[in-house]
Amino acid sequence: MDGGGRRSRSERAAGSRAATIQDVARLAEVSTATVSRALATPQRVSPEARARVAEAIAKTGYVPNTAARSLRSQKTHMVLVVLPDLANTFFSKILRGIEETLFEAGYGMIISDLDGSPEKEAHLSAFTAAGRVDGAILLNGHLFGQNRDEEGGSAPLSIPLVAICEAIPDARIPQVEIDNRVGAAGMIRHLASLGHRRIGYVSGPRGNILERERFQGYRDGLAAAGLAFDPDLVIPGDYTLEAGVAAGEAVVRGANRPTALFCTSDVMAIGAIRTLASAGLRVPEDISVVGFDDIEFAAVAEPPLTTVHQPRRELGQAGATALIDLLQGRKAPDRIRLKTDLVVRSSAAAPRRTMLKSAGLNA
Amino acid sequence: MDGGGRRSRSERAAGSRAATIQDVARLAEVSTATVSRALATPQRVSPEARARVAEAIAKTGYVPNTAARSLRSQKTHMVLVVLPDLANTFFSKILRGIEETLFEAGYGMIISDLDGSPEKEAHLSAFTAAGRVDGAILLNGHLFGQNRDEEGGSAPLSIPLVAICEAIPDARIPQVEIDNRVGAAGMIRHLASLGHRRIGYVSGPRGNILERERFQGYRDGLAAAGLAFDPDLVIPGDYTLEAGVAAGEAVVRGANRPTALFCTSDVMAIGAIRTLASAGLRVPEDISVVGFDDIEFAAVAEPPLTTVHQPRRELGQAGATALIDLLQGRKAPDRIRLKTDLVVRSSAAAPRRTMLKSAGLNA
DNA sequence: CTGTTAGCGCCTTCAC
DNA sequence: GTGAAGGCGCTAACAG
Repeated sequence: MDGGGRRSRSERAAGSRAATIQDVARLAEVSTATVSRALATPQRVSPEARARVAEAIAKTGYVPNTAARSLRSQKTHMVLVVLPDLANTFFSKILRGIEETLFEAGYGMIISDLDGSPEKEAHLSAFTAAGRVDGAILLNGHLFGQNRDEEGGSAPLSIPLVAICEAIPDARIPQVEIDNRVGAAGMIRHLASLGHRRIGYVSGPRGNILERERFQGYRDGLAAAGLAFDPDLVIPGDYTLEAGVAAGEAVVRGANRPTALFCTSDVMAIGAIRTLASAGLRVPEDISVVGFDDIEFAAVAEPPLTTVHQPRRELGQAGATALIDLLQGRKAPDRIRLKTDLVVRSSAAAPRRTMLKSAGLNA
Repeated sequence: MDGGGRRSRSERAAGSRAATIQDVARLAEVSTATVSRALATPQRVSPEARARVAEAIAKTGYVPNTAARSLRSQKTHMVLVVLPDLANTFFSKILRGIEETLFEAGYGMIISDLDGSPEKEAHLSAFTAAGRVDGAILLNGHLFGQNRDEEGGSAPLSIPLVAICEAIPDARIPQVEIDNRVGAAGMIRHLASLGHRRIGYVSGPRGNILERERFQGYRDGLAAAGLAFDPDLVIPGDYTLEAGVAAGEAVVRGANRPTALFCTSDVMAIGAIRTLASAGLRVPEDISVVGFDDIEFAAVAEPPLTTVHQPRRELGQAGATALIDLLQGRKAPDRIRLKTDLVVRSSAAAPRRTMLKSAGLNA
């Protein structure tokens, strides 16, 4: 043991094995406790010792081992991000906002794509229970792992959680979302100010919380513009391209055509525009079509889409910040509502005289 | 110590503290080693013991602690994924492929968005050195952390690595990429078979490896179709929308207009189409425009884009599989080249007579 | 087949 | 201000 002492001191620094706190301690000729303190609370270590430790660390390339540290401190400095579909481009920017905020605070991000698989969801509970993460950010609109209710009523997975995007109504955790209602209302007012009086609404999935809020906003906007709500102007949708195509067909076929169509997602707007175009209706000359979300492609669609911008990156940042607050023992706000922005591009314009007239006659 | 034995047995199962292997062992009346074995190598444990352990685990809700396990086994079952821009939708599907493959093999995925920050890159070296991950998948086109070269020449971060997408020429690690050259050549042959004889090429950034391969493919395709290479038909680009817009302008202004334009990215194709359209040139009636990548939006662009499909999900899967092979001591192939697919939609059509004629006259 | 023993690398009392 | 010692939870030797 003592015979190997001299050898190991130099070998370990240069060897392939990662340097440990022991290597540093030996090199600096202090105890491991001092090395540890030099790192965590430098002010409690004498300047000379501190310098020697610093030198030894530089020489060995020492980096504290995370597993050992976690085991001791019961903290992982890791955050789990749960989302329904990693391939959905809508989430990418949010993820980026989360990642950069987490990174700055010294946390790493573990991503899990739920992919609609309950098996995977079950696995996640185990994952968090195994102490792999300190907290989680949920983008999937519901909690997970609250189905473990064996005897003794073991605690229902009590790491800090934050929800982003889709609010989770009954959950008592911080939630970050956009103000869907105000955003939708703003768009309707914009359309009304352009002169539109018959504004169609293509909905999201029935019962969806986003849909409910946006629909409220639609009605708010109508009311604010002094326009009556007409149920015939509501076309059911579900945020998909296909729903947009179908909505376009409904408009083409329908009597009493609206002069503007508010699609509650950009992809529906794009689908609708394509259908309308193939039926010979030009956008926005013959009919205005607007969307919601401001996805990447909205700007380069043909025509460029007038839409409601969601601050996705900020959504991610706000969610991560809230979680970090929780993780570090601070209080996080219950609910953060981010403002949307109306983005005026060229898919909406003032209705033409004839359109107004015919609408007026028909109505 | 012994006095607390009885109490703790029941308390721990229901208490707020997570159950440990000790709790399970006590409950099952076996040693912790047996519990450990029952989990890792069930066949080496007697059926009765196994059953008792299983019961105890169910009762306590025991999940092995990851930090302790890592510390002991020197494995984290975590993989780091490094990418240049998380917000770029091109990567989302690749990530998904990676994630699902990793998940099935019992690995977690930690994502780091490099974001062009060298500071962050440096941090990543520390990250891997800290033993937080067993391996890494690089999507950013170069290695990182090989700048640590202090005295003694400490080993240059030797966890298993795999590169996806952009090959890293000098690195001796498994690489997964698509066959850019063959893909580009196939597109040119398609255009030629439609009757095009003047095919423009909008390039990627000078020096980029993808660009070099696609350009080779362009020339291969030309040669295969018996068409001469004309440097005047090459327009510099960099894969961005703006470059596409500029390319469109160049085409509009230029004499000797090509009848088809091969843009080496879909977003450039979309930018070009928009410019062409505002100049009154219809696609594909007046000029064909095709892309490369088959991004989400290619299918719903106006007109729907004929392009070269990259199997992004498979790219991710193949990369993850290669890394897992490495991690588990198997050999991984040095280089995997995935095939692309020609996706024929409607942005390319046969050139009109007049176009051919004028081209012929001008040439 | 099973239990005992000894750490993995770190942090944190507790003494000095 | 510093060192010695114990233990976080687990697994891998080694005995039986």
